[in-house]
Amino acid sequence: MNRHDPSGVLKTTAASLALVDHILELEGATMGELVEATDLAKSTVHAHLKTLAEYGYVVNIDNEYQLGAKFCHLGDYVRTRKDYYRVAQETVSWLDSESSMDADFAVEEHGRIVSLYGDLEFANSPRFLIDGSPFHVHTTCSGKAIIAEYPETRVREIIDRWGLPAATDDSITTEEELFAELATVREQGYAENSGEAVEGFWAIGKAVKSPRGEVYGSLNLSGPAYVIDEETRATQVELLERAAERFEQGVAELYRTQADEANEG
Amino acid sequence: MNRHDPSGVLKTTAASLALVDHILELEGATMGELVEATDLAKSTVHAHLKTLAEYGYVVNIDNEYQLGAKFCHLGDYVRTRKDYYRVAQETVSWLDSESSMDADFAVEEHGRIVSLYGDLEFANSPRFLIDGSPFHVHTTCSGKAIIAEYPETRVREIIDRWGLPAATDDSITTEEELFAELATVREQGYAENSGEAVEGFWAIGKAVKSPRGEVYGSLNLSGPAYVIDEETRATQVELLERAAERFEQGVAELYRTQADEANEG
DNA sequence: GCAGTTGGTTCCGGAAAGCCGAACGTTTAT
DNA sequence: ATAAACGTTCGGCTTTCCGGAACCAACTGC
Repeated sequence: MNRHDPSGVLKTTAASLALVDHILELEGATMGELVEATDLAKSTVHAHLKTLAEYGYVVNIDNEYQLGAKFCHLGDYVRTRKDYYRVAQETVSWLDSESSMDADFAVEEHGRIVSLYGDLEFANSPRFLIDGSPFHVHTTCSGKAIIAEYPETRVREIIDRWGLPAATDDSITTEEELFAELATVREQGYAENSGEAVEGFWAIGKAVKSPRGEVYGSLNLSGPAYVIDEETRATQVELLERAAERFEQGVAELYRTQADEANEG
Repeated sequence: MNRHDPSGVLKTTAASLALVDHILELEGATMGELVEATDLAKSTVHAHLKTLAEYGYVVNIDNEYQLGAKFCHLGDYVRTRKDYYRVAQETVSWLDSESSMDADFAVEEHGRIVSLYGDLEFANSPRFLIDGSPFHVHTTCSGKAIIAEYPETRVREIIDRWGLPAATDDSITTEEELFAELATVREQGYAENSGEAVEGFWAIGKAVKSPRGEVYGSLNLSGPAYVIDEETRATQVELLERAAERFEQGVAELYRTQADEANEG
């Protein structure tokens, strides 16, 4: 558990939420396992689980605690909250159909990367998670693409907060490497990963921005590294860049029609 | 807030989770609004929000607190957890393409109905929610289809817990009505809703079960009521029944291949 | 420029609430 | 039948949370 600075956080709530993280990490856990994982008394864990269950966040099936369907519900709400997410979804499915690789759209939040659309089976598999949280910015091409657009201070805040732990042997682990990499990303207009997040996987990502320059997130393509030769590589990069254009045009159009409607009303 | 029996639940965690529900209900809220909604001190709300933010459950953008992308992440995990969910997803997209109406798959958890696959825009819209929770079993056709398969004691537990609040003027509100309706559902093999969940909407749902008779959830079709005449109605019911068969065959096949793999290994 | 508002943040003392430990009920396995 | 593991309840010690007030920053309208 690499929890930052716990000043001012409510310990009770934090303990409950940590249990959720543990259940995710263990992909379902019995009470004994949770007692083991948290170093709390059995009765305490029980109270937390009861509370979480009361609100639908965990369920107990066959002596195993699992995350509840309420997360689907809340997740869907979050996904449809921002109007441009719909554009992202359309772009991802276009990109996915055009490309031979897997497409997804990811955003940065609190210094971590969450994949919103795409092959969720892979992108959100607990196998690749660290302490129940989504990916780090420095190990994913989405993350690199996004923070390459951020001011240096904000990048430093993020690595201050989460550190630069390695996901594979090829991961970036020092500030110098990271900032050098971000310069490269800015120069070539997209980010690239060769096994830095997942062994044997190759991926590219490109940040998409609003007309005012705010970063929405990153469009990505990923797949097994062995299929990538110089030619397919160039094709995929071109596809990705076309997808980014589609997205930004889609968002611009969205805002135009919204402005029109506002003027009419 | 219709929270059952709060014996043994941790008040601090409960307060934090209630805040999440409030943010969902208000579709994003400022601290002032949350203080208003919860009757807690500003400093207290602040502490809760800080804790939730620390774990990625809420974010603050432009003086407004919103649910975090972590819910997408956790939601995706829950969705892909059960192996038969993939079958459900395939069935829903088949049903959706065959039918002129909207298809979805819903499950019951803790006495409430959550839609897992389908047009999430509609099914999970906060407009139709009560105290931040998913639908009630007695107002949705999914709910009726599912609990029609349950023993009476379990049905009574659920209505004991959540009551029978009306969603529209046509909602079921008494135990007698409900049990009579469930008998009808069992008789005709599917459940039907005419504006009982959402004004002006018509829907049908059919429970799908494992070979051993456990209820997985319910496949549903829904749409505006005015397009439904006797003929389309019959077609939709037939489609739904074919979809249920497809699902149950799909699951049976899944378990067969799993058993084969286990025997080989 | 200033007073008023709204959103967010910090600090401290009193009081409430969570944490622990132990004991009991229940189911599963040996 | 015995044991082990999971889940549940209860009461006391003490931790920690809640509330209030005061403080900063940003924005609004006069």
